[in-house]
Amino acid sequence: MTAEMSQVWAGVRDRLRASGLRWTPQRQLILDVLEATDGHITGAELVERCRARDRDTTPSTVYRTLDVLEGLGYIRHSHSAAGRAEFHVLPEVEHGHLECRSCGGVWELDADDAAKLIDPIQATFGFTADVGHLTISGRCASCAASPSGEET
Amino acid sequence: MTAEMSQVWAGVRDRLRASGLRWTPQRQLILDVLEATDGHITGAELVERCRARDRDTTPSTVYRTLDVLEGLGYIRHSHSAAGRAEFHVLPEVEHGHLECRSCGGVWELDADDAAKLIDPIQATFGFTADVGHLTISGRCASCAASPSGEET
DNA sequence: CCTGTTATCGCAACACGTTGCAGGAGCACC
DNA sequence: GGTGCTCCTGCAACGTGTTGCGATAACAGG
Repeated sequence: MTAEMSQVWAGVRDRLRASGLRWTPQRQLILDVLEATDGHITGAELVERCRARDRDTTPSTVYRTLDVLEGLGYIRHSHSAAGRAEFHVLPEVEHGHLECRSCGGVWELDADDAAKLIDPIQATFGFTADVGHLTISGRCASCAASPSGEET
Repeated sequence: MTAEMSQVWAGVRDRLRASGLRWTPQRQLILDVLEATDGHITGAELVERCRARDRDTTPSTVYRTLDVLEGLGYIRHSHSAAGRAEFHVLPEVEHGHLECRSCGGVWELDADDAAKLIDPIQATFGFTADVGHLTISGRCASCAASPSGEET
């Protein structure tokens, strides 16, 4: 649709071919759907939206394409508090996620905030945390303030 | 078997009954198996070990019992880097986990280390992280030092 | 020990991914 | 526009959990 957004993905086809990989209608569809997201989507949602446009979409093709795109750096995935795969489109900066177990809200941790997290781990354990794959579960300020756990 | 360890679980039966819940052979078996672990076990492993002792064990019973035990505070669960459920038995202190994506090793983050992580988040976002549910993926010191990613 | 209540069990079906395989399609080269 | 290599697709089966439902069994009370 919007020419600007499409250009973001314009390089994908050539990058695939340059790697000896192929540009297929299925991959085009998946990219179209990813392009139309707000930057976050679960695997199941993505499959569902592709099927809405093409009934013949199969999950294995979608998930395998996601693997390829992640290998090229176009997307990243992490796991929600419930353990489900969540894909992050075009992560301009590596960022982690905070997920509230009461209201289900999600906040992004930018690079600066993330550094505050991973630096102590690096210093203590020599362990380099993979921020892009990180989802921290807990309770947000609003939910913590309300006694029952109901919020939003 | 060992009397000391069994005593750790001795209260479970009474706690269940006090809550209007029931003590069944299936739950006893699951507790026996949990007791024999080193404190960490995945859902699939637990089902498998129960089936090794009783072929009639069904997954739904195991997972539902795990929910009950978690509600009583006897176990906690988090998700591995691959998104699989991992159960932590009798967490005397809340602790998080570091998981190396190269060698698969897991390290525990004790309460002090965890505090270094969650305090900045609390201060910045008012978000109370759930340390017991946290697994951070990344690369350990040994694997980071080896160029290829092979280690251990 | 009997009885009634109801938590729990086992089954079957579903949800979310992953993997092996054989045939079809993309692409580079001529 | 052919040709051939091989990546990719779609299918089917599997792995890991989760959920609805009818039947069973635990347990409190008489």
